[in-house]
Amino acid sequence: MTRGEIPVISSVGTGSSGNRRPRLADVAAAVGLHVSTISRVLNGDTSLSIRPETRDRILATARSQGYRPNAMARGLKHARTGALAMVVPLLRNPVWASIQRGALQAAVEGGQVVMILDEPQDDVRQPTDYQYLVEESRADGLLIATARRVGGERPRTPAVPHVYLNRRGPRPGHNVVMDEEKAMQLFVERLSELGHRRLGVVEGFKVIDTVHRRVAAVRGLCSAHGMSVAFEHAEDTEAGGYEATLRLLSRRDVPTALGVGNLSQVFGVMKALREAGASVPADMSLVSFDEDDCLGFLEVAVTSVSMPLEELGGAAVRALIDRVDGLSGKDVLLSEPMALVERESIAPPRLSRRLRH
Amino acid sequence: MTRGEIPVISSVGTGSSGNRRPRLADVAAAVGLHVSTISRVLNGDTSLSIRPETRDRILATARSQGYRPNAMARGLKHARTGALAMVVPLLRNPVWASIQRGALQAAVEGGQVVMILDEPQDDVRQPTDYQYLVEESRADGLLIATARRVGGERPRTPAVPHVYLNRRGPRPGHNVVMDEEKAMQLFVERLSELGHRRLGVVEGFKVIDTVHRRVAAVRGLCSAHGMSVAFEHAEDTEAGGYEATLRLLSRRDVPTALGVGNLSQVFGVMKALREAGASVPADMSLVSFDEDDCLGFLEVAVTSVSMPLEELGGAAVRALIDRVDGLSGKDVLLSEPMALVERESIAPPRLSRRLRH
DNA sequence: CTGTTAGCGCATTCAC
DNA sequence: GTGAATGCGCTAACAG
Repeated sequence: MTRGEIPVISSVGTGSSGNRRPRLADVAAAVGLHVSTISRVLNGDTSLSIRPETRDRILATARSQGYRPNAMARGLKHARTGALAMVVPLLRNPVWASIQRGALQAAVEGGQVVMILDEPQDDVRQPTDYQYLVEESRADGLLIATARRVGGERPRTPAVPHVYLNRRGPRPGHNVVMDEEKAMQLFVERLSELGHRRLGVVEGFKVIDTVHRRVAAVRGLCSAHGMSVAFEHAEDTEAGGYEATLRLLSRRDVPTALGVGNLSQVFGVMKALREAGASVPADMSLVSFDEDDCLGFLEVAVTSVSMPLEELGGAAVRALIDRVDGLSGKDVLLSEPMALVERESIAPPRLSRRLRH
Repeated sequence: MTRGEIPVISSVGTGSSGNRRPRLADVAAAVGLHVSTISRVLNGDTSLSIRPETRDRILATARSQGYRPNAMARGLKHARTGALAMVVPLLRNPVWASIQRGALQAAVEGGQVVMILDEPQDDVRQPTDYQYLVEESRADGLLIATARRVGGERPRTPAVPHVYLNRRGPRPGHNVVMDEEKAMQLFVERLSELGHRRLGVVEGFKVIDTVHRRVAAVRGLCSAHGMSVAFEHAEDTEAGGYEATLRLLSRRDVPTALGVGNLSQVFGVMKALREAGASVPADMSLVSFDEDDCLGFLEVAVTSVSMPLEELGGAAVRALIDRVDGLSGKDVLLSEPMALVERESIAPPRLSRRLRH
């Protein structure tokens, strides 16, 4: 194995000579005090009484040497890494960017770093397959954001601190999710108001937890509002949305309004409608369950439900930090901020229009 | 501070009782041998002669105890963390998903983990602002993928192992980029073939390295092919693309074909063209420099240049691992695979069409 | 007010 | 064939 010796161009501020990173001992030697004193001063130990000038001298030389505490040594001592691992499905869907942003932000505030791992779509693993990261002391806990529930085997709870993010795991108290029910309510009630009676929903597969919850919510809401609803499940891709829409359009009772589970599918849905000669919103109203700026720039600007994505990421990190600290957590449900972003793609259905005129 | 004691539900395979993670010492105690022997066996030390049955006994008990080497302790010993830090602009642009995927894949193969950090768009930092991660021994090296070059101050090279990814840094030998020149060649030459003589390019701002290189390449190629070209720079957003297009359309010599720097801008460009009554490709040909599946599903399927994104991520990680190992690196230029994905959005310009008929 | 000591978990050099 | 000793860099309990 090669020596880890890197020829470092010593930059401004690196007072000490040599190319090794300064240790506590180097600072101690320079100041002429013991390592432990330096450690306590640098960590702001309040139970330590030290004369201000010494304190300042320590702080000054530490700074001038460019001293940085070694996270591994400190971690070894504390049995804490100061890092969290986040397992995400590396989808193209931009919602993950928002979730990651919220998570990273909260991590910084909690003094943690986040390492992100992707779960290849073609190799769905058990959440327990990632606990090695904690077992190897690479991370203190797991943020599990993989969308897909593994079918077949009974899901197992990781034996390490963890939080499920945007999906629910097998045990309560570990889940941070958004209020999909409320989101569906915004969708269904608005279309009900507009006079729609037959809804269609294009979604991913039911093994995905959010899909599961949305379907249940829409079903309940529709029956409460005297509406019928047809579901079509397909891949979270443009092609998936396209095919699902074709199936919906070939039904005897074609819906007058469509809800679409994610942004990629929206593109497929719109293509299918276009080809079928169904104009939006005259022949078909359309609502995306993913909000994205690009929706406002499409041929017909698409209405969407905006979800608290950054909040989700942030809340999950905070919940995980609590668990790592040994606190027993509660499930978190995020309802705010959530809104229907109304654009051009919804309108009363043809029939009720005619009746009005 | 709370104790790090987490009530662990001991799962199958965790032979040892108690809720602490097994150390080398635990395995040693169980087998009745010394820690150092266990260490050598587990690390496959070839210079060690040991009778196979003892070896097997060690391996078996280590497995049954669920032993995992502690990355911090090992790292402390080796002065290596086994982690790389990747700083990305957390843009919505899906190209980052591909780059991340390639990087994570290569990291796994190199026995490294990657932690991803985002650079907030509203707080552009120097690349040197991230070297604290290496200085604190949280990572062995830096993958710097921030798009924006900081204006004003002279850029400084981080004093730690690092690689610039999809942009060039101040020093040679640290850069892993894609062959933007070749990409531009695919664009310009195809349109030249089709008979276009006036190109327009909508791009991000020139402080972004890729933009800089693309502009230079297109300029050269156009003059070589006797074509004129107009550039418009704007934010990497839908609104940016929209406004840039309006400016291009208001010129006296409106281009007959447009190249667009990124996916978000494409949506804005298309909206502007739609509103101006310019049909694609009849009145205006269109090429995106970001490839994405959704382009094939738009009102007019958009032609694009497909770039080696995963390869970029992978190559960057490998280059960084080399640097961490003390090897002096070379700049890497990725040219393969690269292709023009032809869809419906390009055609001969109106004028040459008329001439043909 | 400051120094001493011990140990976190592991790998390695030397001794037996 | 195997064990003992040492130290990576840091913190914390205990002395003085």
